[in-house]
Amino acid sequence: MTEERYNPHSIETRWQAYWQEKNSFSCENGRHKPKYYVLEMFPYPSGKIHMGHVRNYAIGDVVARSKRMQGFNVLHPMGWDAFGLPAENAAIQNRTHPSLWTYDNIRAMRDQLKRLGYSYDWAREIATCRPEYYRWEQMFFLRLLQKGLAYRKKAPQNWCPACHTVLANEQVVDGQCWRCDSAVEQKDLTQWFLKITAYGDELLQDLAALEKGWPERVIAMQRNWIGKSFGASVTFDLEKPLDGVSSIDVFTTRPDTLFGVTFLTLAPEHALVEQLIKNYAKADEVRAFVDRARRMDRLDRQNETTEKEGIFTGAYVLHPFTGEKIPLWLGNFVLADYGTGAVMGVPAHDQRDFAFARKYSLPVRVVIAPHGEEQSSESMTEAFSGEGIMLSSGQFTGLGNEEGKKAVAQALEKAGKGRATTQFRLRDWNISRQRYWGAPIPVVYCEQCGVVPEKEENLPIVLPLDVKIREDGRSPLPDTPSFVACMCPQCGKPARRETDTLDTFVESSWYFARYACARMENAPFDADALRYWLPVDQYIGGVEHAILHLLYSRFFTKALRDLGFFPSGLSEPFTNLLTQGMVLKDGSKMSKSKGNVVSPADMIEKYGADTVRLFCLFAAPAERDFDWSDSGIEGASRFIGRIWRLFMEERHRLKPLKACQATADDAQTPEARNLRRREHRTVKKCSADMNDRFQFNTAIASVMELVNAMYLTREKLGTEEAECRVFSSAIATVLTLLSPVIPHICEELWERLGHSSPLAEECWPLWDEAATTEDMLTVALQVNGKLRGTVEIPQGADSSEQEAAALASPAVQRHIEGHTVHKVVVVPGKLVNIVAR
RNA sequence: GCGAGAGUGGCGGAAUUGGUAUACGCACUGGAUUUAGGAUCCAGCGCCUCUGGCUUGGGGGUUCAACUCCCCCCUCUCGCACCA
Repeated sequence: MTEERYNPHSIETRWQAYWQEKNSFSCENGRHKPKYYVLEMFPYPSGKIHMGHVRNYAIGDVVARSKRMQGFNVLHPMGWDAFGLPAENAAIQNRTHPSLWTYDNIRAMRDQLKRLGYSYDWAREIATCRPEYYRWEQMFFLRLLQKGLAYRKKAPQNWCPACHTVLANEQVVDGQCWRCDSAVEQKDLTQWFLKITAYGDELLQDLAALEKGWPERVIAMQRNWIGKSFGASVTFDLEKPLDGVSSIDVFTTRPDTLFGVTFLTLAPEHALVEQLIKNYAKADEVRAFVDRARRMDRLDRQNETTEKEGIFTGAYVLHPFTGEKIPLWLGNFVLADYGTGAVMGVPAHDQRDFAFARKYSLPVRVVIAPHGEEQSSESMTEAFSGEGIMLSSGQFTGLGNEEGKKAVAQALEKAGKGRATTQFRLRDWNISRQRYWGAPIPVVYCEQCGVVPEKEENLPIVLPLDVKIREDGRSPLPDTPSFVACMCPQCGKPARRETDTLDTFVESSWYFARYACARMENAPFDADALRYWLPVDQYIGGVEHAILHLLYSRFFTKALRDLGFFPSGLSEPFTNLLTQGMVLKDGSKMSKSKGNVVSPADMIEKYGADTVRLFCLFAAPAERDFDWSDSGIEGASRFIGRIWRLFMEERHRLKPLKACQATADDAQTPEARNLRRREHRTVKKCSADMNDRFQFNTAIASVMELVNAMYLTREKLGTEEAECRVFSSAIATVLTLLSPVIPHICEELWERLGHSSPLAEECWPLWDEAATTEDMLTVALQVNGKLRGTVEIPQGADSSEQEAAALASPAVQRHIEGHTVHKVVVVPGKLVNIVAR
């Protein structure tokens, strides 16, 4: 007998065409069903889908499809994070235009996504490089500017020489550019910033609300990044006041050690340095020191092992309580942009200060004693930073140091010399980029009016496409007169347009909201659509965005809420976050240079999309990394073949039943009863794993077990109508449960089973608890905790019957012979443990 | 150093509330079918000194019972790290 062979390509293209034609996955804003918004991080249109995308989107698609079957109105959109540097580099290399390159890539990648059968609502597709998208971002910028949440300042910035642009702090990884790994330099530049620090407290506090839905480590990383510290600011008066400046403020987390201060250290970049040293005999030496520190590589300078170096400025400050003269130093380890750029030096209780003091022979003064034992400042070999009792601290002597922190802060405040305060590690977000392929920042520079925001009615400020791409990689915008030359929106005279563009992370900070009303023309959002769809119920993506994108999006959500664009109760964009693991090959990340790239297109060609999806989901739990295995995907392919053959070989007895439609009456014979029981058990297990726990690997394994059982049962099962119904119902269950994972073959076989409406529109099956119970239960028998055998007891036997059956078992008898039974533990239906000595 | 996660067969991994450790898959072995097969179906498959004993990184503890709970230690992965 020749069976029709499984041909994934014809099946898959057929159903993909069907979905497209019927608009199967478009969704309406509305309230007739509970909503569910599942979103995967949108890709950068590099031109090719890689295995990481396939896995990410396969996970999202299973969630989307299974939630639809569970009766939710599911929003599952896709789009393109389309601005960014690679387009410019590729344009230079391939002598094309970033715009052409980007749109070509989008077309190619959209085709590949469609070839994988993902259930997106393509009508909501967005591309961030389109003016219809970024015009709203320009509007947000203007509103943020109005509110003081966007501002311009000159400061040392992270500069990537290879990318010819600045980077935000979050985009510098180990002193290197996050994108190209070049060493980042420091450059003084005037740049646009978003005041993310204004939301520091809220960003930190609201992490608590995410604890249920986000991975702990992502929350920990964000908490770490925000880095709130509690302490005090302390004002030290200058011994000799400067023009208009009579004191220097420091921030400390240890106000309790204030009496141990023996020096103050300023960052070499501190604004007062030049004034302080003006009349100092060794001013030139200090200037040379400052020069050296500033030139030093950021990575080296921030390295903990780098030698701490400093130099005396010749100036002194006065202790706020004792009035003692304290020398003012500069130190290469002091950060200019944290706190006030000045720290108090307490060598006895801070390891850094200790090393510094020893190096430059500065005094060490012990003011905290660990539980009464005194330490001598001469013999100390390292700082003591633990808890203790304050000593030599004036009125505070004798206090516990925790208590002392509060007391000192209060006394400082009373004396007008400081107060309790907090500091954040988080810095404001530099959003200026000296690049072409991005959204223009909508401001102009006017000789008369200065920095002038564009008028909202002039938006969008369209990025000109007719520019000459420069070979050296620099932005062509400053050399494009038609763009630069403009009218001042305020006075109407000729002015110069800002040529920096927005960091592309700005686009991805709000795209999830735009999907709710992607085609809206006269406003960024439809308030009703946002209220209905947001927040995103399930967000899925790589953990590499734990800080960058996820922090920026959280910030934007709060800022847009306060600007009135987002619903007032909406503070967090993503309720649940799944960070999927990487797809590796031979133990390491796939990369062209290692030559270990597995191409999704090749795999689809060889096995079909269903097999590729199945393997990505079955190989490992979603959040874990997994190693691509050639024999692994063979196994996935084999399983799909097994379903196909089972169906084809048994089709003569298949009836158009739905999942779990065979009744208890249909299951008369022991084999039929058994198969129906396994069917219902599978539905129970698979539902929990796929829908509630997102454990797709075990969900799939449970269906594999059912398929294996069907292979073994089919010979024993007769051809009576009732038995055929039981078998058909089980087949329908297999197809229904797997349809979110391998939708094409399931739709195909569903149709061949005789159904006229698609499987995607079916409800998720419900199991009958009564059908899952066994007639006979296998009870484990233990003697002193060791397994000695099993015994079968009828379902519903009570504890004493179970105990009796256990004691009567020969296996148990053999082991308790000659011993006294002390205790019998009975776990009903599961186990009997006999304690005998 | 700080924070988070992980450690189970030859391999990827199961075990949801403390109750038969190793589900499912891969690899391997054998059988059936076949002209043949790298296709398919069936079976076997933790380790050992094998009528028994041992086994979830190591060591202790709680318990009738521990992969699971508690304490100590080891190893690996990721993130942060001169933030005063």
